[in-house]
Amino acid sequence: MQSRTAAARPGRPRSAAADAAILAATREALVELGWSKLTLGDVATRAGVAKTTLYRRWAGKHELVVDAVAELFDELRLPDLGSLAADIEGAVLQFAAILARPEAKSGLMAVVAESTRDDALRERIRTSIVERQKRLVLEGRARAQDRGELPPETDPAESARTVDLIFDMVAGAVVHRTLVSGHPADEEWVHGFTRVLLLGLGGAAAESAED
Amino acid sequence: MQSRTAAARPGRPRSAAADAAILAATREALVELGWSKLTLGDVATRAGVAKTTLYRRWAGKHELVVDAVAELFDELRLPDLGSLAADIEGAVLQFAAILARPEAKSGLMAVVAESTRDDALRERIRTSIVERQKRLVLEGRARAQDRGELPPETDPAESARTVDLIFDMVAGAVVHRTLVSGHPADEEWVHGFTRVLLLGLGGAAAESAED
Amino acid sequence: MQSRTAAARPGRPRSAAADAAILAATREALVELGWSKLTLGDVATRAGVAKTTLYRRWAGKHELVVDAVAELFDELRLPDLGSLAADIEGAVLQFAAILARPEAKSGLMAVVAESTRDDALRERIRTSIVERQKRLVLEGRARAQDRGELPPETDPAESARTVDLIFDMVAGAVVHRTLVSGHPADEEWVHGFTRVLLLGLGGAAAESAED
Amino acid sequence: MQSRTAAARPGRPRSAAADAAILAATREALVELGWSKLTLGDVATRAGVAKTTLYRRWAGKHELVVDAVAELFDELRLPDLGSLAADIEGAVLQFAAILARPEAKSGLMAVVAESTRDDALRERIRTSIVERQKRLVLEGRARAQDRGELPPETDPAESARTVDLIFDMVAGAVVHRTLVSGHPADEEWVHGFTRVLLLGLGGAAAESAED
DNA sequence: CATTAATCGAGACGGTACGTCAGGTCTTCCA
DNA sequence: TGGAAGACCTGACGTACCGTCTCGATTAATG
Repeated sequence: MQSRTAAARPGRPRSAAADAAILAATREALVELGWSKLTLGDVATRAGVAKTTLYRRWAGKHELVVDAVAELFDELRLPDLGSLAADIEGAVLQFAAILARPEAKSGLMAVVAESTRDDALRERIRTSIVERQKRLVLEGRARAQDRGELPPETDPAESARTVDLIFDMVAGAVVHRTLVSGHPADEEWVHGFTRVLLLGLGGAAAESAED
Repeated sequence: MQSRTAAARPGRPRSAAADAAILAATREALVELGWSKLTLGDVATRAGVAKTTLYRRWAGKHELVVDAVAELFDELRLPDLGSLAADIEGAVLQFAAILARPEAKSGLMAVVAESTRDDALRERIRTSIVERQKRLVLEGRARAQDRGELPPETDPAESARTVDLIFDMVAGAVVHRTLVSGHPADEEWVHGFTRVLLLGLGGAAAESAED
Repeated sequence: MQSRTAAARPGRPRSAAADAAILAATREALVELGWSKLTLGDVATRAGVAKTTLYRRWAGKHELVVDAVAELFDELRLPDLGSLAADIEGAVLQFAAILARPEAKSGLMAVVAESTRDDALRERIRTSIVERQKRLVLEGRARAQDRGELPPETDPAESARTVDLIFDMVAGAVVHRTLVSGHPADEEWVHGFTRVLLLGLGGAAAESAED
Repeated sequence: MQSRTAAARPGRPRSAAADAAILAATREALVELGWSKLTLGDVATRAGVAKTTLYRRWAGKHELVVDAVAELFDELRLPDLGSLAADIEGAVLQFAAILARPEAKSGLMAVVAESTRDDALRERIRTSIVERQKRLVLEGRARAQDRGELPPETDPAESARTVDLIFDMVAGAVVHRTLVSGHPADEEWVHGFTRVLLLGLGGAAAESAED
């Protein structure tokens, strides 16, 4: 996948290739420069594209970076390691690995920061990134139910709340560990974290069942 | 403990009032404009101070905002509500309330984003904000031990790891809930979250004790 | 003769109107503010142009003012008053009149001052202003020769030296009178000065001829 | 000649050494940096003096430089070379030599430029520099009259006008030659210039006498 | 000899302009 | 007709210097 593919064939419309080239260039620039020093002019140059073309497709820096970062998380896969705990650990480790990449953490946090004053942007982030990855939680739960590790759903509302909570806890803890505490979310930490999470969820489910 | 007291240095001393005015102006500007539209020139004007004064004391926008935001979290107090669970819920709610304020979330996330490429900045954030508030966790645990809710410490290293984990989970989850999921971290959510957290920690401690 | 014609270059061409507007604004600002209070930001505003446009075309305040002032001297015309002495008096009076204008004296002296440390600037001044007006001396001499007031040239090198000397004396004396002595270079003064100049040149020519 | 002597005023007297050090530092800075890059802070540092001290004695950059440059011209001496023409040539050469020094030309032209909008400054320049050196013209004329080269004065007003004209022509021509034309005012040029000047003045005097 | 009043150094301060840079828009020409 | 090239306006950047100010510390002449 080279950036020069389009250039090799002059005269052809490159509009399809441009999108991919721009997003790739954006990630490349994020790695090298970080969010704050990334400029759209530079991205355009890297992508071999005019600034005009870039503005024709994205409203601004934030939107562009959301799209560029969102693609990163699509490579997440729920591994099948035999048990719910192991599967979750594997997924969390993958998430941590992506978040350790400079283009992910720098870009993601910046758009989240901006989204605190821009509801449309926050919605875009939620849709393109967060909501999109909830598939992992659902998939994991279904598999655990198949295995008999978890009982089938009874209360759909309660279920949705739990999924949200899991997501907030997993994503939040890994982000905080990686970015703020400054320590890597390595196997040992993920193991400890997952144990607390599952024991907590299990205990809460048991208590609720007693009611 | 400074290397030289203010009186010992020649020349006109720095205005103490200016510092406070600048930090207050920074928070005010964060509320109104958010991080990305905040300009140091504007902050200087609001504080009734020259731009040069501002640059003489802070290296840039990021450092200034770290200090301005750090002060916000100093008002956190661990309430005494009779039980560990209640105390934690109270503290988490307070934390969520601060994080709901625009100057906190906009400023905090922006500096965290920038700190992904600036180790000195990340260290400053950790020291000024995170490390500084670990007092709450320590205070809460001590109180719970007094009440007999928790056993006394045995392994200091394990203890420190647990404090870090708690902090990553609490701060991370509240931040994610507030900023990314876009739902308020209200009493109901905090209650559910705290229950899972405590049950998880308790269970993990029990399992460890069995070893 | 440019390496590329304007039409051959890609991209939006530079606005021709902007150049004229900027130079006019520069002269206007020189009149109102003088050299030292003239700011490029203000010039840009007056010209209805962005500061960046100004910097794209001129390297700095000095270069801009050279160009703005140079245009002033293009309106000099050698009058035909019937005799060499009268023609010179007329031209010197015109020169004095231009130099009496605030934009001319303030700007010209400032760039001359700066040119003492900047050879490129001095060359620019010489080319754009001084050399350009030597046409007056040459034209005057030719006309006097036609009238029979002056003999035809014999030694080109000597001739060039004389032109330079005339220029140094005329320009120097008028500038000094106007700016340093603080008295106007009015008709009476110009008459006296021109008489001394012509008698001196005539005498020197006669002496040389005797050799 | 101050309104009060230093001894008469109570309190610590001003350091006499500071004045000299400041003026010397100013000339030094003019040589190295030129007018436009010269800063009062830098001058103060060079002189080993606080900025405050400098501002207590001079109103600003212009006044300071006028004084610093004025001292340079005090070293002019009218040589006694046996004839009026030779004496003048000698004096003009000395003047040209001083004006060739960077601190003289850079500083002098700058204050002249500024004086076009500041009458007080122009008066200060005239008094401190120009008027002060008219002694040379008067001295030279007196000596020539003693020698019998020139007749004694008859019309004082005409005499003063002639002195002014001489000054404008000499100073103006040397300045223009040195700074604008960019060629040195060397012996050959000075010889030619002086010849024209004296022949012109002599011829004009003869014509006037015929009236 | 203590007082007193102006000096001195140091350096923070409020301003103003600098020259640069990025964001986004526009105009032009070319394929 | 879309796209590259690049000029354009806007507005903030961080720096530099200006001239003023506030300090504590000197430094004579005066009382």
